[in-house]
Amino acid sequence: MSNKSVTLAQVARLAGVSTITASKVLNNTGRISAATRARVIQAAEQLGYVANTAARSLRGRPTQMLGMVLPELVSPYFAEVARATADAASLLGYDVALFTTSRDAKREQERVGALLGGLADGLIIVVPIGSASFLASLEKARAPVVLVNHFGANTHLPVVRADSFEGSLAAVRHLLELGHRRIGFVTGAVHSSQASERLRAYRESMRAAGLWDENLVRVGDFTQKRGFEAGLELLQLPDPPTAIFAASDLTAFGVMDAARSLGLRIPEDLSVVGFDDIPAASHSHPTLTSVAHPIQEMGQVVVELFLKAKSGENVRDVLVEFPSALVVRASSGPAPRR
Amino acid sequence: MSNKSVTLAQVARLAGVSTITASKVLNNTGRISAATRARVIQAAEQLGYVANTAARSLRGRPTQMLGMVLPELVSPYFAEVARATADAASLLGYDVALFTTSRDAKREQERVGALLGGLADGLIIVVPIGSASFLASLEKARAPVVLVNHFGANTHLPVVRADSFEGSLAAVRHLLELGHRRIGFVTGAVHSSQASERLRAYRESMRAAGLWDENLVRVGDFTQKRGFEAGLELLQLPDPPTAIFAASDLTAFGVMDAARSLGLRIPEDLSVVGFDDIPAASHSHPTLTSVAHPIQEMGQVVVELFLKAKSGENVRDVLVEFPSALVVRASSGPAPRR
DNA sequence: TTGTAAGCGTTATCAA
DNA sequence: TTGATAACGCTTACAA
Repeated sequence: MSNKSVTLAQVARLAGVSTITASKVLNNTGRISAATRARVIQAAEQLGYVANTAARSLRGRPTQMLGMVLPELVSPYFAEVARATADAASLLGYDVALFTTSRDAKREQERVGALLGGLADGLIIVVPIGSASFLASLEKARAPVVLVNHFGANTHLPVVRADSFEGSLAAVRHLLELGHRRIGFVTGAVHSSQASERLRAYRESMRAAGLWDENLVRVGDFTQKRGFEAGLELLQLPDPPTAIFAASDLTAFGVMDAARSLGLRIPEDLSVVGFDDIPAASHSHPTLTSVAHPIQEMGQVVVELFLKAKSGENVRDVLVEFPSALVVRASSGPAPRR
Repeated sequence: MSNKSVTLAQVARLAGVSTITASKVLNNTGRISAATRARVIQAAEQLGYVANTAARSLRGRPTQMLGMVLPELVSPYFAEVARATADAASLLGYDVALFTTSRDAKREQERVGALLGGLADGLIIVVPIGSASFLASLEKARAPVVLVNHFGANTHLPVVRADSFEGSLAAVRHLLELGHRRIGFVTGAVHSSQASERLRAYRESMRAAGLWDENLVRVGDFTQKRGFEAGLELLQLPDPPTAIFAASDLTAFGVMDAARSLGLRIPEDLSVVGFDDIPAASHSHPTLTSVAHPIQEMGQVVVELFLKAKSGENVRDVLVEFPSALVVRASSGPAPRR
């Protein structure tokens, strides 16, 4: 294990040619006679030659690798974002290297630095948490940087993000139209701007309808566990909600668990709406009404923006905002009669 | 965007010192006067200097990066494996770069090649699908390679894996002890060796108990969707099972959904046992009895093995096999009386 | 069709 | 305490 690696020079020597010739063969550049080509390829295979990416990169050659930095991968939402982007990149011949930061700004910065330091041709930061000045410093980075779901500090970097506000409005409207008057809400993590948008939409809708009641709001953290706890709290109120909107699907699942543990049927006794439309939302029982981000499309646009930037196109201040859309499934139904 | 990157030479020039001196300052090597040190650091910050990882790597310096190649990240099991390994690596100052292969052998090989080509100090392949000869070629790679959950072709590479057989035996035994006689099974994906082990344990247990019935086995694919379908099929048999063992937790959730859609209570009418013990297993309602792999420990051992190999220790043919253990929760209970 | 020379950005070795 | 030299593995000119 851990031997020295085979170099191009060794391959060339074995094939009886110069390094350059070997390089040309292996990269399909320049004119090479069939005989030498065959000899070089044979030598490379025999030695198990693998080009040194670091050397290539140093020489200015693209690595065909995109770096992607995201908070974590255990949330289905981020896992899906990673997959969608990797799929889109793959179609264009790029690999995506994933790094998680555990929502640690210092780690984010380190990883970004490493990636920008010659490893990747481009960088995608999902829910960046770095300071405005840090983001500003990335504007003159060696490789293009694209931000995903960035809502914080001003930046000139291109941003691809999905709305949380309109979709949340639609979710509450949906419940109102079903006749619900007591509608609970379980928030996302407090530091998240997306969570704030979802709460804001809920609050504004409820106020506009004259139904606002602070008691119906519980603080969550996007997890199923907290959803269960918050659900229990809400459902055990003297005047419990007939519908609950949760800031994430996992949270909604927790709420559904809580309802069932109290013997409530969904949607007959309680309507539940989630957010994210993760794959599990369409497989749960009952299937979950949820607000969806167009993650596939976002991934494609992210990769397209990277390509544009790479080819010199001006992407400064570009903001692509996707709508969120309510997907009505079986977990929401008419409000029960009193 | 996409400017030239700031080089060490530029930092040095601004600070009025040689590149070497600047390098020493930034790497904390050699003796440097406080004054120069301050000047260099100041210059580096002003310019937003980031060391070029490719150049460093080329010079023989470790990149402090481990490459990890895995089939996908959407399954909670793999997401957890990635997290556990990244956590363990992080403690030792390594970053983990994640690459997904979509179970495509060619992509696996490409990514492995790129990683080994100077980008990573080590390589971790989860559920490798490459041929025996491909794996053999990795034995003399530049950087240490560790295999995770490899059950296929013989190899001399170090392997860390978790048992599926004993844990599955325990799961079936648990159900038998609860008085169940009709115990259904939903398999994992057909190509998976882990899935085969789980099925084998089920079959052997049931045969030994004289309870084997081919009709009680349904083919699954580790997903919740297929679990739901298979669950419906089993529960609508003329003589339906009173317990179902599923080859994954997601599948088990699907089975639970199916049971509920038929008005069955869990565990009163149907006991359900899963496999993987993903985080959701302890948050579902009812909580899910499941067979657990010690993923955290596995991640630690993987990183330790890498370190050993890197430091020249012989890890040829090392095989660390972890036991699987049944975690009894609320989804399994006594068999209902006829 | 093939090879020579040069350099990408960094750091280890040695000398000043 | 500081700096000159060389080298890592590769590829883009250019020349033979």
